[in-house]
Amino acid sequence: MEDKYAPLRLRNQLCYPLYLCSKQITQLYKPMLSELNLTYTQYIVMMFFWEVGRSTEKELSKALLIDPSTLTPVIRKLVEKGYLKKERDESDERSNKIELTEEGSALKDKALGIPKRMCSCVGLNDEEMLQLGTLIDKILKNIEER
Amino acid sequence: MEDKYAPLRLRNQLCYPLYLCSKQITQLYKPMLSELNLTYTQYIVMMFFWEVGRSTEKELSKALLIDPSTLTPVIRKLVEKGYLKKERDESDERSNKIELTEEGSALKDKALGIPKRMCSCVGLNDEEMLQLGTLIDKILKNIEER
DNA sequence: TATATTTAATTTGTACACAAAATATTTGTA
DNA sequence: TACAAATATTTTGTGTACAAATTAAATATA
Repeated sequence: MEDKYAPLRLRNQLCYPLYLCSKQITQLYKPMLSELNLTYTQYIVMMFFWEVGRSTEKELSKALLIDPSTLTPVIRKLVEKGYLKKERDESDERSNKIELTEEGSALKDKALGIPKRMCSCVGLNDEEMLQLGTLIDKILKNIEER
Repeated sequence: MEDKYAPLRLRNQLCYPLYLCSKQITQLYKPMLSELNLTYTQYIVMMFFWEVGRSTEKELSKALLIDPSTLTPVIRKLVEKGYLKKERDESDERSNKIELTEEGSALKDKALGIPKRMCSCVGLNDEEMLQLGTLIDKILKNIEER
């Protein structure tokens, strides 16, 4: 006797575990990031600036796939914390130039240990990490191409 | 020449793709779920009730790992929409009995096509889905055991 | 060159998401 | 049986997250 509702069961779907996993990982970061006075989203934004140095909100939004209207208050917080500075672009007064402050730049060294600590919490070996990365990238690519 | 900052690069980490993937999938659900007048979180809650019929907020919170203070307004919305009903438990006046309404129950059939449509958007084959499920479960288990 | 269109950022509104505090009820204990 | 501790839920506060509307500036076009 088939159960036509089987596909609707939570344990038969991937979306929920995936969503849960992302939430739980964010929770794991909390104590580590509070040492740096950052939230998870703020940490993501800081990692972007540690890589590229300076940017506009538009570029940032495009790179991270975070909505501009989400970024505005995140950037404001990071400016208030003294990690970023923001000024009008003189050549195009619509956009802002955002860049690291001295303090924001220095934070990079304090963050250095976090990725490894996170990996050990997640508890996958190198091969599994690679496998997961491949699958996630595949999904992201498929979604992007729609 | 080694770059000691390499682990901090966004593309060298899994947490961000995972977070992105979860967000993008939620976005994919939006048009499908708006046909049912549900948000993603509301859909998760409805799936729980389609499986178990009735529950308390505490049980729901424990099963879905969503904070009770998040659930309170979600439940309220679903009651307002006429999909759930909520009443005091007479044997323990602290807790509520929450259950499907006729309408909420009927919604299950309308939702029946969603999992398959989602799978096709995500675009993984059966083996890849299985692999991903295994990896996610492993992470969730590792995090839980900490 | 005046005006329409586009663009970058912000604001407003709705909906999670969780921590911490508050409320109301029940259970454990002196 | 009073009173402390525990429990279920709700409220408050902060921080995402995105859609839609708004603002201000730049660009395109008649």
